[in-house]
Amino acid sequence: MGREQAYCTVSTDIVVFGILEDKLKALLVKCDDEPERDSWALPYGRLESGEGLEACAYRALRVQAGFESVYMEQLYTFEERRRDPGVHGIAVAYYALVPFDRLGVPGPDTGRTVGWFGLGALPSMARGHRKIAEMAHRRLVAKLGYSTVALQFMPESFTLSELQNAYEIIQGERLDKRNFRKWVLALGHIEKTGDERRAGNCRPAKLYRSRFPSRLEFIK
Amino acid sequence: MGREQAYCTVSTDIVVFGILEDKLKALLVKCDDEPERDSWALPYGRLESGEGLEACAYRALRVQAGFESVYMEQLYTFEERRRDPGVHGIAVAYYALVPFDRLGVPGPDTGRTVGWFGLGALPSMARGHRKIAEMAHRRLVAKLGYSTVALQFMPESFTLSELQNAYEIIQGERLDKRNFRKWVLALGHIEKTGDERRAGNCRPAKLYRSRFPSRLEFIK
DNA sequence: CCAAAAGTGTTTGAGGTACACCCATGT
DNA sequence: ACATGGGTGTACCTCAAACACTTTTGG
Repeated sequence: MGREQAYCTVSTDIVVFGILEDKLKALLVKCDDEPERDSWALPYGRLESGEGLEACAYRALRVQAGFESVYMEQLYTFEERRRDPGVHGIAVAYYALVPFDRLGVPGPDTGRTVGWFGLGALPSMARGHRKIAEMAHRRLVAKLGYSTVALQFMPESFTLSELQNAYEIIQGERLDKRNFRKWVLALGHIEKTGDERRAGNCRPAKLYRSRFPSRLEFIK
Repeated sequence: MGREQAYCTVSTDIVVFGILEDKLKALLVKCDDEPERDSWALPYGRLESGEGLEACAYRALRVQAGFESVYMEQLYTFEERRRDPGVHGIAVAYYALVPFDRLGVPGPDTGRTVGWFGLGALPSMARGHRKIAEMAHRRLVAKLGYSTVALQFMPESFTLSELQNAYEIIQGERLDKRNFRKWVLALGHIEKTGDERRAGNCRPAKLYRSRFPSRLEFIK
């Protein structure tokens, strides 16, 4: 105990957020090895030698969740108390945001059993992953208020209604259409593409794109 | 390369902020072992077996910087590329805020050579510590805007002028006295102690205390 | 009575909030 | 012609910003 330097295993845990069925959800995978077989967990990857932390996180995202090149950001670093005392585990948590046009139904094509769970309805999860998911959720909600995170849920081009919808779902309250548009356009982070999208029996919607894709801007 | 799981050494690096001589400064220590002997670095601690991450950070703060029970928060986790490829180092960075009444001059009483450096005037530092200090600085400035961090620089009781001074120094601009007072009092995070402090040839200042000491509140 | 910091109100402008109707399209 | 979501303007209110003088103390 104490004195001698600890050697640790390091893993990255990813909270993958997506907007499905008008709900904010996180993607979980079924554990496939003991001792937690068949319980749900966040997608994760063990850090391999020579590998960078972020590379490890992106690998986990790709291999276990089936997503590539989506926005990802480091969340927090936790320690995992292991059965074997003296061998520490360090878990660096990230969260990732998947644009809604890339959420395949019934799910991404990995070899794993995956499921999307609403943030009010998370199942019990291995290794304290639930509190990680909840922390990521709080962070996401907070960031809505002072950054352009919400744009990361949008495809390359999107309508203002779709964007407003994302805001409403994430912060859980209805917004006034006119005020939302005035506000978001005044911010100057999005611009018209010039195209429109026809969808159903209604007037076509103008399309917008982010001016600074894959970059988070601070607002106000 | 790849495949086999990496074992890592873990350390915590602490960015200790203090307000001295009307400047925001960070405390650095002289490295006392090779190969970086005599270059400046952030206070840091190697994680020992059985030790928690935060405990490790507090130990580093106590042993190397000489401070205890100050506000500390995790900042970010970095990887340290080492000379020996295959042995990863993970550095979990924290930042700490020291109330101005506890900044002994000429410095805290540890066995180490320490120095306070203004954030515009950081020396070159070992192991990429400079970018860590700068990230901590950005985070601190950002948090001023949406939380009560500034209170962590205050002693148990303080005057409104002292608090205003901290804001001015951290965000580097003068504030209007009346507007500042209206704003900070309306937030409701501080309250009068009932006492005053006489200092020099001037009217005594009313003292205030934090309502939620050692807790960060979000504002607006 | 002078120096030094503490303390205190009012006016103005910007931006956020509330609110209801017409438009373009497909069926 | 009707159903569906897309799109637009105005009045009000709240809060942030600008701004100058009086008060209390010690020397």
